[in-house]
Parts: sequence; C-alpha cells; structure tokens
Amino acid sequence: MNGISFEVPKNVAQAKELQEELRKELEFCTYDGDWRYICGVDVAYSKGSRVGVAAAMVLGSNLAIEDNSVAMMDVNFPYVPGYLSFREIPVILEALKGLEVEPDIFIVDGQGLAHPRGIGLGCHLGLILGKPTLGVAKSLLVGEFEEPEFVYGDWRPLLYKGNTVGRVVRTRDWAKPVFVSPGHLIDQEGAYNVVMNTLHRYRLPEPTRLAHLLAERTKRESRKKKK
DNA sequence: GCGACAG
DNA sequence: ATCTTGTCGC
Repeated sequence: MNGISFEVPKNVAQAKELQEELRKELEFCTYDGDWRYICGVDVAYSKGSRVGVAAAMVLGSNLAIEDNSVAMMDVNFPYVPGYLSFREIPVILEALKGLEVEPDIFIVDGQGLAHPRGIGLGCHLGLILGKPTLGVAKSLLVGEFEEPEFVYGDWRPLLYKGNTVGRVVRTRDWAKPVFVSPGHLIDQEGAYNVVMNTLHRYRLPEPTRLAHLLAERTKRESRKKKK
C-alpha cells in the first residue's frame, strides 16, 4: 500500500498549485488505533538552516524503542509558512529509508489538516507513504480556539474558516497546549487518541519527542566531528 | 496597506 | 528552527 511520489516544485507558486491538487487526494477516515509500530519524525537544522538532519524513531505499543534512523542533507526549499513540507520531506524520506521495521502510523512535528490550504506536512507525508499520519505542532499556524482547561487531556476544537480542522490539546497540567490534526487516513478523534496513547510525562508524544532528541544529538555530534 | 506566520 | 552557560525548580 504505497503512496504517491514527492514532486519538487520550482517555487512557492508551483508549490501552492501542487498542494491544491494533492488536497483532493486526502482521506480522513475513522482510525481503529490498532498499531504495532508508530514512528515519530523530526528535523533539526545546522549551518544556518542550510543542512537538515532528519530523525525517525519507531516505538512499540509499550513505547519502547524498536528502531530508529537518521539522515542529513542540504535543504533547498526555504522556510515559508505554509510550505514546510517541501523543505522537510526530502530529508525525512531519506531517514525513513534507513528503517528496518515498517511503521503502521506516523506522527509529524508540525500541522496536518490545520493548514491554510488544508494540507500541512502531516498530510503531505501521509499521501507519499500511503499510511495513517497525523500532525502535532507546538504552535499555531492557522485557526481560532478557546483555551482548554489546564488539565491533562482536556481539549478544544481548532476552527478555521468555519470548519473544525483539529484539536488544541492540553497534554500536561499547566503546560502550553499542542495542536493536533489529522494528516491522512485518520480522523480527528483518531489523531487525538493516538496522541493521548503515546504521551509519557512530557508535553510532546514520545515518538516525536524522541525523534527530536535524536535529531539534535546527531546534529551536535556531526558539527564537532567536522571541525 | 497592516499583521500573522508549523519548523 | 538556530546562536548559547548557567541557573532555578520539581
């Protein structure tokens, strides 16, 4: 069950056209939550954002690490809000090639549906992989919401242009909420459940949190090795 | 024209 | 996101 291939847009205008086209392919279905391996992805940057370091962390249902992989490569596309996927997907795909275990579902560090054109990094990656994917962002890109209660697990719908595009979730007492939205082959309730089931004692779910640490550590080690 | 703006 | 040491607090 493979997905589409990654196309490289020449500029932001082309990227926008591509997103509007890909948006039609997204499928938000109910998710049974029945995964064996879940993969978190994150990208760190060095050399003034010229080089990207992607990390993929695969966890089992007990949240124990089952596999991981990293990749580093020059990043071409600039960071433009709303077009993050064109900047991060190439190096992410490279990292995923190094996995020996095949994940059932993916969590991305960024938005899914909660995006200006309804196709954030989580959605785009999901289409390419052809697997359930969701986004968990640390800050808002688009939408409006009411403050969730300051209690673990509480949430409020994230509204954008009259539609609910995700959930603003309090993943820890008193901590800033995170923005959860479906990417592909999953719905809002499913995405919320996956996040709640992969939280440990931190604000971010373990797959993404550990992928972030791995990417940071890899970057740190490689910059000292080169100089 | 003025702000907002994932990582 | 990145550049960066120590420091306050659970």
